[in-house]
Amino acid sequence: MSEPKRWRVMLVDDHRILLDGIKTLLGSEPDMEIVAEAGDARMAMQLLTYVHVDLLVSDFSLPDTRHTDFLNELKVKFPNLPIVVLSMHDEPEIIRDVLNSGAKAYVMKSNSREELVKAMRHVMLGETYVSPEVALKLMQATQKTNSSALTEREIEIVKLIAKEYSNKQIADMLFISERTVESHRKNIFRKAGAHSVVGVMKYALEHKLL
Amino acid sequence: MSEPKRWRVMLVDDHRILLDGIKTLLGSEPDMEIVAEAGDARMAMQLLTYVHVDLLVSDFSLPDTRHTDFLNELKVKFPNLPIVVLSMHDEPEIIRDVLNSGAKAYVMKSNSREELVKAMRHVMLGETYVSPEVALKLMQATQKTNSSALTEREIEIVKLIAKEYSNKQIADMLFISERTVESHRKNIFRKAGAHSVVGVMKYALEHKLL
DNA sequence: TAGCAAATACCTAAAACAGGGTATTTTTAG
DNA sequence: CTAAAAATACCCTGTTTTAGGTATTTGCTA
Repeated sequence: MSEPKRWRVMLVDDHRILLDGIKTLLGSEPDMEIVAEAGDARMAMQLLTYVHVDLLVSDFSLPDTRHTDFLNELKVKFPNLPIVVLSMHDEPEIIRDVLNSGAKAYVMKSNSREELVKAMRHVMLGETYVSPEVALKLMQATQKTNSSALTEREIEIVKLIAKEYSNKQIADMLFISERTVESHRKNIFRKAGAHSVVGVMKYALEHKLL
Repeated sequence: MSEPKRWRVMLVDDHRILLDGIKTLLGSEPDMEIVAEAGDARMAMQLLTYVHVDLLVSDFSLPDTRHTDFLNELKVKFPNLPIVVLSMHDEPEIIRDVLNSGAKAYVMKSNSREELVKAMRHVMLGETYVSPEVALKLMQATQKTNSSALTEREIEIVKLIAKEYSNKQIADMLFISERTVESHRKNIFRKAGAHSVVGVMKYALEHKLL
């Protein structure tokens, strides 16, 4: 009988239990073969230099790197390696970041094993894939005209407020008058619907300005 | 040949892939049998009312409840059901919360499958169990005299400050004088080493007071 | 090039806050 | 029962912030 083509897969996840689980799960798929495992980005990069891998399935959050850093490094060193990202986050910003950083598929950990396998097969066919839940989240996000209405300068000032600088200090470091800072501040308050710095901070956190 | 006693296990985790993985993993253990699965606390509680379960293995974070709420509810309704908590968090406060809320074991998702199985067996023998990593974290924590130095009342006031209430408003809602609020506030600032509300907010976030 | 958004700057006045105290009552723990 | 810790309350003073304006300059774009 003819040997079926088996894709050589590398798994990256710092949660051993999940990693073991996925390995066992994929063991029953005839066209997949786990040839490498890593618990963090460093180990993954090292293994990739001497193990031939057709497909990489990686956790979104790794202990030793920020997600997009890892993806960007991979894009540079192994531009043809397709990547499926497994994540527990469903925030549109994160999903977008991941896909923009070169991942070919985004699957939630709350999805079924079938979704993961489906994503892997799609990716091996050169297609990108996001699970239905993820697609939904992305759709919803495009609806609301997000992005805070704050201008660049205002965001700059919000960041300085978050660092506990007073109006006077901010004025000094931006080489503008204290009056100007007050004006910006006033506009920030209005736009954020805040009545105290705390409100501005909440707004900044919600809109990921910090 | 004699039937070996198999423990009837229920798995609770909202990440299907992990759940499927663990199920497959435990499939090879001769003394464990997965008899129920749930993706959230509600479903778990329902299933427990009519499925006989010897041991519950639950994710720490579930979509529909705060961890300790679920554990407390279990303690009331099923006081004799031993629980192994699987978690990705290694913060001592969380570990302590979980164990204080009645869980018999705490295992990290980054631990090996053997750890999970070991924890389950220990628990079935009536013992408590934490994986070596977890034990280490707990040890380290007892060293530093942690817990914010803030008193109950001060924490209460920090929370109100975070909700953007002014001293006057806080005074009104706590039925104390504005002077008193100012005093508390002053002490909070001193203890937190802050020089503005933003500093207090950062302190509060770091010490998980909000 | 006319128009608009953004950034700049100033004025005023009330309110809130920060920081320095001190002092009394209530609670807690030894 | 007593000492310490916490909660309560007030005083004072100067500073900062908030909130309401108006106005000029700059840079982009239709």
